[in-house]
Amino acid sequence: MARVLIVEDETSLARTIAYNLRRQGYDVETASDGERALDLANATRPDMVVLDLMLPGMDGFDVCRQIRRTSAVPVLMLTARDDEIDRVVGLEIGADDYMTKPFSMRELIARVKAMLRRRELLQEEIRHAGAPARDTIEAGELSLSRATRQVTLRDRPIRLKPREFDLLEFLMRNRERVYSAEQLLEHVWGDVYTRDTRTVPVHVRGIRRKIEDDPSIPTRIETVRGVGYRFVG
Amino acid sequence: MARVLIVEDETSLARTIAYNLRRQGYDVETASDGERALDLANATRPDMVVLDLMLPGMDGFDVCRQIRRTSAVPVLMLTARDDEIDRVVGLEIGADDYMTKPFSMRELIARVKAMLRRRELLQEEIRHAGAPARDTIEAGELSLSRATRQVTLRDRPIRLKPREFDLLEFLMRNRERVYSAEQLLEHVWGDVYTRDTRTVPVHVRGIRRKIEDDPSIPTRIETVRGVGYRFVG
DNA sequence: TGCCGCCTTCACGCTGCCCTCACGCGGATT
DNA sequence: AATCCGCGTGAGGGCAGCGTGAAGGCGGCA
Repeated sequence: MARVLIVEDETSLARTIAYNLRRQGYDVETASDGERALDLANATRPDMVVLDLMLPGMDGFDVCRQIRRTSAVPVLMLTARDDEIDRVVGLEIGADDYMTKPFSMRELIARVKAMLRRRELLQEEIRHAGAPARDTIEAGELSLSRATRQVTLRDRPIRLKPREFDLLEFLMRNRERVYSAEQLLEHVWGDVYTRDTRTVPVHVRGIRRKIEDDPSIPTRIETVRGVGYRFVG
Repeated sequence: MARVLIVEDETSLARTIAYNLRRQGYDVETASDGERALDLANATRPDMVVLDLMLPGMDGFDVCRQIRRTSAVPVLMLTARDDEIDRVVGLEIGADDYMTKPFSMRELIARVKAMLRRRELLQEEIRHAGAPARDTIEAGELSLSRATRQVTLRDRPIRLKPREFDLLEFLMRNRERVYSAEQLLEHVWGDVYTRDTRTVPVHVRGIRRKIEDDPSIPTRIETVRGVGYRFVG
């Protein structure tokens, strides 16, 4: 189960939080000042940090900044007043979420869970999307090489336009998975806003013309009606 | 549907934006200066704000700051020039996104949608942060994967229509529980009002035809007479 | 400067899906 | 036993979503 580091100088509050998170099955460490927090963060490499803004000595901002130097661990920041400046600065230096005291334990637990889950999903995505970034991807008679940017079908080279190559590479790297036009814009084009989703099928057609035996009956890039496209192989 | 507040002094632009957002089903209010904007923000509690930086009297920064005093509503800021300073300051005082004029209506709509959706996802996540939303769901000989949108029965792929897939996924994710047609409309269709509840059994039949050994004696999607349907497995 | 290739957008047509409606059966109710 | 009501079922109209051809714009290169 995930490890959570609590940095909070009010010991009774720290204990309450720790108790509640432990009941949820988390592994909890606590620190009551900035120095101990950084030591523990280094030693135990927690999966997330709950960090009070007001601390004796080094304040929460500094702790957050220091942690961020070596780690991308999610930070949930706690503060006493809903101070506008604090909020903005907190999020800017890399806190991922923010709660003002007083708060309910249920809400705290919900947010901790949400953050850990988000992180898990992200890792899952990275695992898939980055799938052992191998250079060449094979799929039956089709082969694609990232380094040479070459695609071959039955050992014969295929000429793809740049966008077509990127799109095909993404789909092949994540074979079987279905992606909507919007998701493809995001992952392949890197821009969801300024482009029309209808652009995607045009590029798909470009690829199909070249890699499908009968482009009107595609077998490699499949259309999933109402959802998007997927590479099968 | 969500409420959007537009703060823009060029009335023709304001009208254009309002028109386009209304067409998307949003509830739109407009204000042409800072004071009116703050009044409206307090009165109508919008779900997001589209805010021009250059305004007569109080400028956009001030408006944003004031709004932020009482609310965490997402703010999309508009500005005439792509001024780096403006951009940084804008995001610092709590604007959540940023667009420079001129922009396309499509882009504006896309950004508004994205911001509202992000907010919804966050709330949803916090609400039931317990369910790790696994990708594949197994139930005896039946298996369903969200990412690939594939369903297999005894390892043989089953072809479901989009709605059928969504409906089956929902029922499998909440197995044993009984849902009325109305509840299914709400959760799967996301719309209880404009649709006839008699639509549901039609889709259930579509699924049964494909996943039941004898569709006339369903064993996986069970009808609970007078109540609704449930998935057993 | 002119040419060329790529990207994107747009309009059009078709396919297949979704929803509705009407009918009939069978369990439930009295 | 008679009636009602809920649900299964078949069929069809409307329409959304996708494939496709074409054209404009932009940047690179000669």
